[in-house]
Amino acid sequence: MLGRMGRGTIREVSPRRDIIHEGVDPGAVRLILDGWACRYKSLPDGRRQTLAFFIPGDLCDAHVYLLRKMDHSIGAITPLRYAEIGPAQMDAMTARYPRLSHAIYWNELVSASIQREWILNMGQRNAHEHLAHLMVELFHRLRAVELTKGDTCPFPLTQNDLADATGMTGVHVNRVMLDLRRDGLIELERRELRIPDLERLEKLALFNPAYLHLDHEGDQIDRARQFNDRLVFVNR
Amino acid sequence: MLGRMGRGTIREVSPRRDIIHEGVDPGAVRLILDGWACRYKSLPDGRRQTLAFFIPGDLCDAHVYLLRKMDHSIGAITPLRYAEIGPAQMDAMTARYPRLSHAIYWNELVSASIQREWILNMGQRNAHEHLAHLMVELFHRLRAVELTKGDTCPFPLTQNDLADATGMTGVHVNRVMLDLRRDGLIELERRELRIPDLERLEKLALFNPAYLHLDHEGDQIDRARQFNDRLVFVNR
DNA sequence: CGGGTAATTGACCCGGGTCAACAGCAGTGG
DNA sequence: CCACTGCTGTTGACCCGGGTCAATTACCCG
Repeated sequence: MLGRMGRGTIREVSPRRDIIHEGVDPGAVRLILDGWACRYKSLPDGRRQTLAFFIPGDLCDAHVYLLRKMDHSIGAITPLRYAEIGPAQMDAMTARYPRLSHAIYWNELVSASIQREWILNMGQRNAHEHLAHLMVELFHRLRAVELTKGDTCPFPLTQNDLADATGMTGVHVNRVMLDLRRDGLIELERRELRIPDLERLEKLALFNPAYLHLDHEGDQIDRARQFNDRLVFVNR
Repeated sequence: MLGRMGRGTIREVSPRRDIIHEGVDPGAVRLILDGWACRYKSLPDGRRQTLAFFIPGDLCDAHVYLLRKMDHSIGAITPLRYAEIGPAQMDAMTARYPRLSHAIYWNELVSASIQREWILNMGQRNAHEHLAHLMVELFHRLRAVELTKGDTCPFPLTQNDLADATGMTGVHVNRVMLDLRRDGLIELERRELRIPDLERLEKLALFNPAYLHLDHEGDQIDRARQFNDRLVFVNR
């Protein structure tokens, strides 16, 4: 979706390195070009919770011009390539491509919607449902940016990454993943995930794709244009 | 002009009634004037998760013009009075008060930040920390809109409401609340909460107020308040 | 006083956590 | 080419926070 807005300072970081962390002023929007990253928070005693995964095409922290202090960190999961877009550049780009602001605001809203589904995941879904749901969600998102091949997609997350994201233990993630494999719901090797029967996995996960708002995006954006022109980036 | 905008937009609902629900096009932004509400989602089998609490001054679903289908429901907790602001009206208001858009966007971002903290709550905090954190959060938010009196604030949530919000059982909420009372951390009766030693409760909750973005962004808040004042004025 | 909702309590259970060991493998330096 | 290191995945034994079920007991309000 946002993949074409390329220009900006391109940066690369190695896996498991933070690209920005809690408390600092981020100063720029970041667009993931290649690789996966995550947003996370930690407690003073070391407990750590992943809040979101970023895949290519995702924009992190479009809100940086308003909330000047990061209330969370962002770290690379795989080798990562991303574009850093500073305020001046962003102004220039939104001036030149007015629909860009719509796309950005859209992105922000969808992220919030996904966050809400995650709360539901943690509060109500059990371990099997939760992990199944997470994989289905990522599969859909990857498909939307054409990173799937048939029923397979890249899946660089370790079981520990999954544990951080679900609030479970690495050990328990392991057991649940074994169950899912034994039941033929997923195949996972060499960081590639295959979902032989997506519908079946979705059913187990109680998955309802509405929250991803993948449908008719352009349409919505058009309808909202007038409102949105006023709303987004009026001030910085 | 102002007067005309205001007419017919105030609505009231009884406790435990939905004001909008999942799947419909909300068609308007809603501003809570009086009482508490909550945002929630449920699974087909009836499990239910509260995603956010709304208190007076909160705006629900400022994004409605973009995401046309609600991916969650909103229900009243107490008797509720709110203003419904349709698209035309909103356009008129943002045209007249440009800073309004800023305030709305700010509100949206802070909600998202609170959602992130809730994910951390569910994934990493145990029952005592989680409930303590929730109460501290609400206390701070209520204080920001001047609904506290010293160390007390209104607290209309039942233990079941707390259970829905934390993903715990009503029974367990009860036990934890008893612990907190026994330890002198809270006093709660007649739907009034007293926090005799806020700092102590915050410490237990591992509370860090940064995510509420209440600090030294005074001008943002002022703008938001100005907005609310106007709105209330407009609609009287 | 009656009916309904909210809070409280007890007995028992289970999903998932904890701890600890070990296996597989990739990278790295010698 | 091998030994070493470190990360990831796997497994077993055991434990505990919080869930379940089922009564009661306060309250509230008409």
